Order: sequence, then C-alpha cells, then structure tokens
Amino acid sequence: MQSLTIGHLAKETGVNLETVRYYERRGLLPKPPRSASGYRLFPAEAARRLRFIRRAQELGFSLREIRELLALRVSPRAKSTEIRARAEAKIADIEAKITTLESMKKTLHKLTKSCAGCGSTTVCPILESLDKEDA
Amino acid sequence: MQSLTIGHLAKETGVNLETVRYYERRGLLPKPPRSASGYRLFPAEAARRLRFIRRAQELGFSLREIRELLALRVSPRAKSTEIRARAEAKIADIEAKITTLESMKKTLHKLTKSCAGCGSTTVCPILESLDKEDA
DNA sequence: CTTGACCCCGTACCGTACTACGGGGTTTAG
DNA sequence: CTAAACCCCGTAGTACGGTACGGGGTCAAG
Repeated sequence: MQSLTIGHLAKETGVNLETVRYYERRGLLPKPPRSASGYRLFPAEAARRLRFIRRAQELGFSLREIRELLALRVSPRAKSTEIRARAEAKIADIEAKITTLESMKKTLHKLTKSCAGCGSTTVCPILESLDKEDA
Repeated sequence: MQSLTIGHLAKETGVNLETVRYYERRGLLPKPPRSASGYRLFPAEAARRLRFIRRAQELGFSLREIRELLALRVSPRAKSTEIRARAEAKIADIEAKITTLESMKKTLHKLTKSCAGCGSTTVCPILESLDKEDA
C-alpha cells in the first residue's frame, strides 16, 4: 500500500477520522495528494506522524508545539544552526516539564508515605498538606 | 476579619474574582453565607480551600478530581485509603510521563548532535525513533 | 446626597482539542 | 445496476477552565 484513505489511516492509528481532518487543517499533517475524485491519499508516513502527535500530546505538548516539533524534521534547506536552536529550545521545554513532574511526584510520594499509617483518629495528611499555604 | 468579601478573597489568594464565582458554581467552594444585601461573606477557610485547589491543580488534578478530593475530605477516616489510591495513581501517571519525556529528550539531544552535519538530504531521526517506541 | 468602588446576576465569549451532523458525490461488492 | 460503505465539505456542538460584559443594587467618604 503506497497510500491510505483517510478511513484506513484513522483505523490504523486509532485516531478519529474527523480528528485526522482536524490535524490537517491545523497544519499538523501535510495536505495529502488527492485522487481524481478528491479523496485524500495519505502516504504511509502519515501514520507515523499521527502516532508521533499522539505521543507528544501525552507528554503535554500542545498541538501548536507539536507542529513546531514536526517542523524540525521538515527543514530541508533551513540552516542547521536554526534547526539545532529549535531542538535545543524543545529540550529545554522538556527538561522544564520533567522538573515540574519530578516535583509533583515527590510531593505526592511524600504525602502517600505520611498517609501510610493514616489511622482512624488522624486527619489525612495529604489533604492537610494541600491546605497549607507553602509547598 | 471573620469573613471576606469576594474581592478581598480574590486579592488575598491571587485568584481572579470571576474564577472564585466560577469555582463556587462548579461546587469547588461551598456556597457562602450572604449579607442582608446579598454579598458573599466567605469564611477564612475559603482562602485555604482556594489554595488547596491551586495546589492540586499544580499536581495535575482536574477540577473534577479536586471536587471529588474535597468531597472525600468530609469523612477522611473512612476514605483515606481512597485518597491515597488517587495520589498513587497520579504518581504512576507522572512517572509514565517522565519516562517518555526522558526518551524524547534523549532523541532530541541525539538529533542536535547528528544535526551538526545534517545535510540537505539527511532525514532527521526524531520521528523515526519516537515511532518505534510502541505501536 | 452624590460619587466611586464594590458587589450582584446571567450570559457571552475565549482558546484548546476535539467530535458530530448533514447533504451531497464516489466506490465497490453482489 | 443498486445499495452499502466510504469520502467530501462546512458548520455546529461538546467539554474544560476560565474571563469579560453589562445593567443594576450597595456601601463608605466627603
């Protein structure tokens, strides 16, 4: 199969058909060639691209950011310094996300630990701690 | 001050006044008593509750989840295990996100390295490697 | 008593990310 | 050749988490 109809692409990736069209409108998928009757004919690459989008979304990237991320790949004649700068900016984004997540995790972990012996007379420390003004 | 007007509460917590009303509508803040003329008179506790909401948001809870969390607080002794379970589920979510972000970071980092000599015909490996993580 | 800051309410609007609908044309299996 | 299944497009609706607007009442200072 060289090309996929939108329905096949949707089924293969588990992405809703309407969502595929939506991504195309938003510039996350390149506009595919069309058949004589106007049907979209997606290259196999589109499926990989859709999976990438889903993965990146799970990581908390917005569609806008994902579009930028994808643009890194499709820069045939862009200056390599430009590409690298963008990639490095994305790395910084990712690191910031990781830092935030680590801190969230640490806090939550601490709370569950202190809640381990949460007895019948004790007030749940998770909720207590969330009440406190300071981290 | 025993009670706060909505304006004072908003100022004190840094939460937009309209957002305070929004939270009340959504059931995240209990409906406060009113003055003779209908003004909301929030108890000091409302400020703590707002901070709770903000903190929980930072920990990745949605407003729906926060409302549930607050509802559980009514009987902490009976439900502390459930609260803990939720916190632990969040930790699992967070860990999964971190893992994927680390892999993404690694890939991007590799990209910047290999991109130093990334010519006009070279395909940047960012998509490919992320694709192959899972189907 | 007037002025301005504050509050009330309902409703509308924003951005993000979908998801559905409906009226039409196309393709394909029987 | 027909009927189901598929595709087209534009538009509208959903959910979330707010934020803004406007017409009106209220309170405290001067």
